[in-house]
Amino acid sequence: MTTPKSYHHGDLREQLLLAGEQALAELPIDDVSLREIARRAGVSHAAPKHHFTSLANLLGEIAGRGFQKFVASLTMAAEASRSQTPENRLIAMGRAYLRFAEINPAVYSLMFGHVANMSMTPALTKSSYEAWTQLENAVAEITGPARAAAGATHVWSSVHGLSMLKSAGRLPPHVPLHMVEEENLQMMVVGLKAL
Amino acid sequence: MTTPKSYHHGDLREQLLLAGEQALAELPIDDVSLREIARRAGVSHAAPKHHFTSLANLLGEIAGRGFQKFVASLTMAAEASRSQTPENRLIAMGRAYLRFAEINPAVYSLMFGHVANMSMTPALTKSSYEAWTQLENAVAEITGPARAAAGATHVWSSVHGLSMLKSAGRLPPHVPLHMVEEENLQMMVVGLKAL
DNA sequence: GTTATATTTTTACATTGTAAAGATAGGATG
DNA sequence: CATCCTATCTTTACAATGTAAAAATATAAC
Repeated sequence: MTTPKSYHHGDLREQLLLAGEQALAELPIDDVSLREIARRAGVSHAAPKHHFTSLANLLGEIAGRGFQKFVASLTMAAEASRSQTPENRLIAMGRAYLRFAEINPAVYSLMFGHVANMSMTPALTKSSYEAWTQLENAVAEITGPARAAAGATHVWSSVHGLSMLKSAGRLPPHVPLHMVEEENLQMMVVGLKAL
Repeated sequence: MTTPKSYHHGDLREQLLLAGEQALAELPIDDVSLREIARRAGVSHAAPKHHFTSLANLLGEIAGRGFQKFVASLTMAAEASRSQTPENRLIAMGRAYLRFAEINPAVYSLMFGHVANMSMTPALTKSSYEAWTQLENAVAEITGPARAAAGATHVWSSVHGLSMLKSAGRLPPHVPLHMVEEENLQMMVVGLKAL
């Protein structure tokens, strides 16, 4: 039996994922190399090859883990606002979304494919689909199931677009970000209800 | 006088920009290297150094040119719908926006900073600002000038987010893209009018 | 204890960005 | 027209990367 743990290093696979997440949080994305991650994990630069087919594959796995944490954040926000209206619950989830993107910019941009050198691993596809389903369900409470797909696309586009414009610095400096965020969430819900 | 043209090569700077745009359109972003661009322009790999401080700088200039074409596309759409209501004009611009992103995916993702290795050149800052102003003006016709900034953020977020989710493949396959686009533009305007 | 195998290291190579030194050609100056 | 000057381009060089293959090593099974 091949128990994948506690061979030479313990569980290098997990350590590499952690080192990669740490590197992403600390360094500009260009400096996040396979060799840098191996260095942080204290192994030779070729060691990752046995656990990840390539740097793109490793980053893809990290993106998948990012989606899991992302879904957990939104679930928490939804549960905390369980007693409120579906509209306000959706807004609470929107705030959680924006906060996640703000706190984890590197992993976030990995998750949404804005890093070229990244593979769609099965785990990434799966957790990304879970995030979509979660959103679609929250939207369905407002629009009904038939229009949930279009509604979820609207909601996700709006919130994701705002996140991206913020993080890319494409909004002029005179735009009051905090206030605009709340206004955007309001407009998003108004549009959704008109669907 | 240093006329920057017709030295050895003619105007290498322009040729490099063209070669870079061509490479971006044809190759995956990782393969768009300084050396590849130099190869396409038929010069040595170090020749670009005299015209661009780095690959990031060259890509930044290309992004700036992208914004110029982008503004031109939206201007065309606005002029073609001059006789319509401001709402419909905004929707026409939204369609032009989505089409631009669809036709020029590589330059588009450069423009919005989703490529790490890219500098904010002065030309990029300037043309990006022009795009914002154009949008803000179109929005001001609906919301009035006081709320134009918040409104423009809403509109841009919505359309940009949809573009990104589409190009990143983060929308599930069962979402009918073409119909959803139109519905999204409608919801976007409804939300905007509620601001 | 021996052997087989999964894991890691060593070694190697092509490619990249960038810097510095050398070659070259166009324009200016006499 | 001859000469120098300087912007432009090429050659050469170096460190870093991703990836592959060969060599070494530690664990598990027997």
